[in-house]
Amino acid sequence: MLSKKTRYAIKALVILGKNFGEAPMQIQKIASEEHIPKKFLEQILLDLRNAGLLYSKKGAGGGYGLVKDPAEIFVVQVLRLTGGPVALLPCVSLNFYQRCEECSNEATCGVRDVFLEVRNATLKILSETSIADVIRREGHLLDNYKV
Amino acid sequence: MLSKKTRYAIKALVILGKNFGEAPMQIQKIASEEHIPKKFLEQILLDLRNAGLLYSKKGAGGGYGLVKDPAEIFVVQVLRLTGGPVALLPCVSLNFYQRCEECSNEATCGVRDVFLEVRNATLKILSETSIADVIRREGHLLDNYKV
DNA sequence: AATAAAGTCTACTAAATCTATATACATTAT
DNA sequence: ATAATGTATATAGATTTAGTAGACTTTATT
Repeated sequence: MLSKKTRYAIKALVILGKNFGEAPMQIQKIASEEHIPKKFLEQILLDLRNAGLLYSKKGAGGGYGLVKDPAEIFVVQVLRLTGGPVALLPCVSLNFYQRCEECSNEATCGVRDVFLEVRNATLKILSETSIADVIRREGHLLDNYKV
Repeated sequence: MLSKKTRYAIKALVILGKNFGEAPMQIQKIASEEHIPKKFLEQILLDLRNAGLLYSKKGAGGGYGLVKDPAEIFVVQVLRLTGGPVALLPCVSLNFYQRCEECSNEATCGVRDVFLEVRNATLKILSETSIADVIRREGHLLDNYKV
């Protein structure tokens, strides 16, 4: 399961993606629109900013905005920045690799092999899906929902 | 990430799968071969037994064995029995569904839509892969490893 | 210059969950 | 009778997660 931190981060990027090109948006506004605790969101946005995904502006009229086009930010990046491993086993994680202590030979572990396949499938989707795609999907769902 | 409980459960089933058709195998043996803490493994095997996957035999010469052929036990079942959700978001989980409190409309949530796709991909693999397949994969890996 | 509106940074805490251990008990083979 | 095994429940320690608090910095506006 993704942590709430990761979930909130994705949702914040989506709302900032919709706002791309316009004036920066305040934490408070994002928090209330997406029902995210404000102080928690502050930390998350700070992380995303320090990672270079967001710019910020202090003082009155300040806020946050995307540095890049939402089409160039991929969901997998957000997972990784917020500490959410893509893999279901530490031994198949590219960015959070850890040996399974109980495993005697990783190279011949059948369990690992299965979860390597799972990771690849997941990774393919998440590394091909951008924030812009998420917004687009929302649009499609909304269309169908109305009908 | 899968919990250790889930990992240990899969590994135990794999070793019991290799032993299928023979005399029951002792907890102690499984624990030491797979480097799993014995008391922890006891609880896990008990769960798997109560779920109907294993039979047990008490007393001297007792132990655990698979009730069904390893080809009929699928990895996804083990995840579910040991509380490891397949989905990365509670709102796309089939067996551990929970609404995302922060979400105003699940039906039109783009984030959910992406992780629904991820879940389907994961589910496909895990529900098509049996314990027997895991054992088979191990064989293939071992062959390649030797070469 | 003063004030208010924003973001920044660090520390802390409460709750939940995970991992493991302990202990007493029940059953069965020899 | 005894030893070898599984059964069951409780508990403890460690870790992680989610959220809160508070003091600080920067900037726009008046």
